[in-house]
Amino acid sequence: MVRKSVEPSLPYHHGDLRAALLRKAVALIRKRGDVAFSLRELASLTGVSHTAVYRHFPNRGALLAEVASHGFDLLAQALTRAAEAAGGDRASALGRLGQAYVAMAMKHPAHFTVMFSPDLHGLPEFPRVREAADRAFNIMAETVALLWPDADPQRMQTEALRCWALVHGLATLQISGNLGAYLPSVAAPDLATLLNRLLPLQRPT
Amino acid sequence: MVRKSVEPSLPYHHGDLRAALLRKAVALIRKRGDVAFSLRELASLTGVSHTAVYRHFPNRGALLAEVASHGFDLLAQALTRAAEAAGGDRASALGRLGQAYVAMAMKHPAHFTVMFSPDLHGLPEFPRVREAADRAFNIMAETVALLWPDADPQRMQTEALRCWALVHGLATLQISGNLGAYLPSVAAPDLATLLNRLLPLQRPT
DNA sequence: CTTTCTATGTTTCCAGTGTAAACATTTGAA
DNA sequence: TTCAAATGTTTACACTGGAAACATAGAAAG
Repeated sequence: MVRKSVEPSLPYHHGDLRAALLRKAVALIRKRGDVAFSLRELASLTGVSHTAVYRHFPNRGALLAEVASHGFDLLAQALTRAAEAAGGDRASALGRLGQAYVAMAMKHPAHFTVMFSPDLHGLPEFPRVREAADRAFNIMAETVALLWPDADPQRMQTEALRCWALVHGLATLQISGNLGAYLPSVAAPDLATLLNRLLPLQRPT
Repeated sequence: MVRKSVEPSLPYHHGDLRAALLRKAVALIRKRGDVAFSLRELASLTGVSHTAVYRHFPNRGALLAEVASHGFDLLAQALTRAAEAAGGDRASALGRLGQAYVAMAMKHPAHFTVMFSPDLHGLPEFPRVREAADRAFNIMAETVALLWPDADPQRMQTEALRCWALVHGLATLQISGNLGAYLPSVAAPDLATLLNRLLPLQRPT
């Protein structure tokens, strides 16, 4: 009486390996804190032979690139939502963008880590990553430009960059653990509170 | 006629391998842009068997930790000099600190890369790194505190952190290549000029 | 000057990694 | 039903970081 056992008895073709690998990879990065997991470990955890990965990604870098691209898409979404939420309210717009940025970094630390991992960037091999990154960053610049349409372009760019750099620095320091080491003297307020103190910056007139 | 040949004929004990390894490592990181060099490659380039490295560093991480510590020392020096140069001039102090920070990142990109490499941080295995980092970061905080001795501590810390995050974000974005990708529209002013536009930030009263 | 000890460097070895190539199986279309 | 494409597996290889045992140079002690 051979029947479908209670355990799905290890499907022959796994269903959706590609997505499963990406999920597991993100989970691994999140747990480890860095990007140094092995493909074999990933494959094993996913219950699959280690070279199976190559049916879905040409190499290790491509898998990471996929995570990074997805991360930038998440960032773009978050920034877009923040900009929309701000409506035309200039006073709060930069603050909302900044909070969205840092919130994304904290909600998806694995993605964020990969997004700015030096292993990946500058490589022309994965143009999709750079494109996704450009899309995300442009949202910040465009939002600033939309909010103060009559400020001159250079001033505009300066303000957008100031916001981006501050917020990126915060997120980076937080993720690398340096922020926590610096802040315990004040009982480490959460990042959102911190941002309320740090943002808004000087705003265009 | 066996004499000292023109080529130093490969000295038996190399003189100062430890320093040579560190130098080569920094050079490699600088050339590659990331930290992904192999010990064997490093050893080979230094003209030595690969396990010779282990006479001077217990493992690969320790070598990187050494580079990182040195980098933080360089940063501390640069910040100290900047603070001294500012004298008591509050208006320019933050700007000078910020410029020193970014200048250090650009003058020693390899060190900076390792200093904030996720491979290293958070690891308690190398307390020397964290100590050197704390020393460097405290200089920024102390300078701010010295310049405005009567501002309240939280405000003080906020300002120092604002400065640090902005400047660290800039340096990080620059090194990861994202700043260059974002700025070409304005013909990429050098970082010093950029900083003059971005700093000083809001200052304590 | 000899002996000996220690620091430094080499050889050899091992488990683990990313990836290529050949082979197997499942599935969907003809 | 047949067959080709998609998806997984096995096997193999060059390379990695590191342990262990061995070799040698130079300093210290006799």
